[in-house]
Amino acid sequence: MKTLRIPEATVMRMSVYSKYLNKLDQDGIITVSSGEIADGVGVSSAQVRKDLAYFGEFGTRGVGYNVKDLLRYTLKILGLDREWNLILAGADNLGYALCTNTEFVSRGFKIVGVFDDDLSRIGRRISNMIVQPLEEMAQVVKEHNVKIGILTVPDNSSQQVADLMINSGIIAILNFSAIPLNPTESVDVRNVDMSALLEILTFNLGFKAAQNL
Amino acid sequence: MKTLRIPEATVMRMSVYSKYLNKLDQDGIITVSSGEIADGVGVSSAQVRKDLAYFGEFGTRGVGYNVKDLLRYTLKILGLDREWNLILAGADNLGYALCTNTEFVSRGFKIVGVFDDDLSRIGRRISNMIVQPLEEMAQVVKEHNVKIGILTVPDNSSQQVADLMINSGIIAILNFSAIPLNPTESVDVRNVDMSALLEILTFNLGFKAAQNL
DNA sequence: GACTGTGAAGCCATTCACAGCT
DNA sequence: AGCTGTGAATGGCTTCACAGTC
Repeated sequence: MKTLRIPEATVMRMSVYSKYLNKLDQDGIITVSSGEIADGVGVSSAQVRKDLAYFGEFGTRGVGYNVKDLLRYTLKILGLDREWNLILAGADNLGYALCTNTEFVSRGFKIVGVFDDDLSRIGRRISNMIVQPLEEMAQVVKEHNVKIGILTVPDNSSQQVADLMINSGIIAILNFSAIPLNPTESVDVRNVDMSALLEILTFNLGFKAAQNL
Repeated sequence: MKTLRIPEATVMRMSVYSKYLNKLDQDGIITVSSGEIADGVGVSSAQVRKDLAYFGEFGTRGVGYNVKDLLRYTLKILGLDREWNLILAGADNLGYALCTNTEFVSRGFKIVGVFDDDLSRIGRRISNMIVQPLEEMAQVVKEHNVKIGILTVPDNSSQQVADLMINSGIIAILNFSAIPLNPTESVDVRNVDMSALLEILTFNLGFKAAQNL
């Protein structure tokens, strides 16, 4: 099997291509070129072809790519040719927002359990779920064969709840707390640091201002 | 002025270092080494030193860095030695969560206006603000000298509302919609694609599974 | 002895440019 | 003629390793 190491940036772009292809397909477009995809998502056409080339040959020279076929391939590659059950810990406003996020649903993600340790939140309804105490997590993970957890608890308890997830059987975590988790060999963690993203903007604004002197 | 091009990854890590230094400072730690910072945030010590070296010499050989001083420098570099006014468009659940995000406040970000075009949301209260119609945006931007906008509107109107922001005077946008915005020369856009992050996890899970065959 | 700051080396990702196919 | 697939070239980020300083 041709298993090179795939850049993470490539995987991220595959997700973007996939959504763009979905839009093209809904618009009834049959064929698309790497240049059109590139324009649609804001990268170079060489980048699109190189990214796709990691996974195989999907196009026809002189013609381009069949939208439906390439969409199917991208979904398959990303592991989205199935449904994924998720759990979420931290039923605050952000947790609530993620639970009601319709894009997750359209990509095949299904949140099957929401957990919190705050008594005022436990029992509250979020869409079609009831917030449960953390103690119930292990059982839900087992019952629904959950592999992925979303962590939106406050910074000071994030490591502790992450450990609980891992002990419950979770092997991939999307972490929204500002504290990077201690990495574990067998668990895949992605941090989403929203203030860091804002701070890239303020850094650039500061730089721009300095250069205008 | 020694203005090399600074890698975006470096700026992002500066934000992470900054928050870690803040924690150390609150814990009363006076001095810290690059190795300790590295362990604290999950990078290599050489990376920490290299990142800091883009901006100057802040440490003492044989000793390390003074926590308070380095914290102050990192904040200054990131442009956080002042308050930044923000506006947010899209008062749905995610918008609500971002408006009530306490970390933004602690980093000096202040949301001074929330906008939506949905009549059922206009007039609603979010923390100490009232959701306003999009038409009011330009005036609020001018009045509070806002440079940064957060975009949490549905995908199909994101470009349109982004254009409104830009016409109102916004020059940096944090975009949470799944559609990448058409890039404009003079506007700095960062996309936060949350499903793409989940899809990196499912991709890796798929790969792991394939390798266990 | 401990730790920073930094040139050099190594590695990874993107862009270029063109052969190959329709 | 148009577009893909890809080796080669380029560019950029990270790691190494050590001289310099306290």
